Amino acid sequence: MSVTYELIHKDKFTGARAGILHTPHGDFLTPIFMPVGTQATVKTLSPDELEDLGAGIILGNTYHLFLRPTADLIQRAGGLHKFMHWNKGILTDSGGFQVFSLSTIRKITEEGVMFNSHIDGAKKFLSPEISIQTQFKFGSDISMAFDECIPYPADYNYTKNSTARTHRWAERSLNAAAAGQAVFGICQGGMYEDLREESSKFIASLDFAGCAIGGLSVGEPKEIMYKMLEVSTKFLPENKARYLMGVGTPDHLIEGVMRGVDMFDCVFPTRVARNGMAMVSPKTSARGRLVIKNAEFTEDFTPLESDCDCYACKKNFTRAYIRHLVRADEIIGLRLLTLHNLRYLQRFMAAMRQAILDDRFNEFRADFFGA
RNA sequence: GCGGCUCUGGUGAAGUGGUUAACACGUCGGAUUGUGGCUCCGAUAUGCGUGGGUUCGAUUCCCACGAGUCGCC
Repeated sequence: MSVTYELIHKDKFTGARAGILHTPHGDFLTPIFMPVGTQATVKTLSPDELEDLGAGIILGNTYHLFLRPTADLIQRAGGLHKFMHWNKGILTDSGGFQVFSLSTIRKITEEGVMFNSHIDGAKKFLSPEISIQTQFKFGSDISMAFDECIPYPADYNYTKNSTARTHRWAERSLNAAAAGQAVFGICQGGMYEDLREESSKFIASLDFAGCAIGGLSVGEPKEIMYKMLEVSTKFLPENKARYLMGVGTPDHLIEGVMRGVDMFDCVFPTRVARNGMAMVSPKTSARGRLVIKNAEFTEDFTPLESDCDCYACKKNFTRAYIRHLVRADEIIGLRLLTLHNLRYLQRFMAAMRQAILDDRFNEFRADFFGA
């Protein structure tokens, strides 16, 4: 198997795990946060900047790249790594999520999903086989199985049927994989404990390189999400990486890690950066965020965070300056916030890992939540 | 000097003799979780150039004054 997980240490008092993910493009310390680079770029940043801030694996998107510039073109370019000039890890989402979130018109059948491109409306088709083959053409280090991300709320029968189909698609995804292609399976089950358990057990039983937990953080109350997360991780194998898809915010990352999750991805840090928000520690701001456009920063000539080593803070770009840039719609403002937010999460993940190694994850968590 | 026209929030502007003066931008807040640099949601004129008058009631009608603008001498 080209991608493997090595468990280094498990926190003595929680389910938190510190490990190493081995991939064709390097070994990466877990728990890890993967910045999202949907269209073969983490918006606003160059690969060098990404590497400098400590990113190890980034997430690319089958749906978007499949439509434009197409998998064949990327293959002719020499693969996604070469095409976008990124030599570290790339995990690609299967496209299942976007078929449901971006396309207004689609039809699900046992075979796959017929949908209209959000770019030009053209009729397109994605199936487990097509998705896996597409990800192979990209040369992704980790390919994701094709699944349906069930919306919230969803009734029991719909959830049960959809999850069962996702399971059949999981087997087909695995069967479609080329030799050496690492594929992660995805658990679903909606917000029903029995279906979550069943899905988790099923995905765990297949020969995937890792297991993902999907369908969470889709609008449900956090108590429900944490409960589902617990049920899902409980039945996943210890010797494979667990990946919680689409999460998240610092509080969710902590809760995920505590329940034994190793990998995360989320648009949050990069998207909110482009909307003028800086993620900061609760010590810097009780809310854990600075809405940099707010008037309170008009004449604030301090950096976003005094103890941050990101490019923006290290060079002492001030809050007042970044506020001005964002208000004036200047690109560098988005870039500085993106650099900061991603660096913030890198340091955050590293701090969690150290806490696990020291068997003091509970203290880390309590400290974060201000207990 | 004479004549015409116009004066509504930070800005551009709708509008009506009768409860809360459209809308847009800006400003001030908020949202954002397997990415549309997209977007969405709140708040924001106790007052309609100033002073009188008519009227049960005037931002709306009338008069005077002021300011701006155009034209003529």
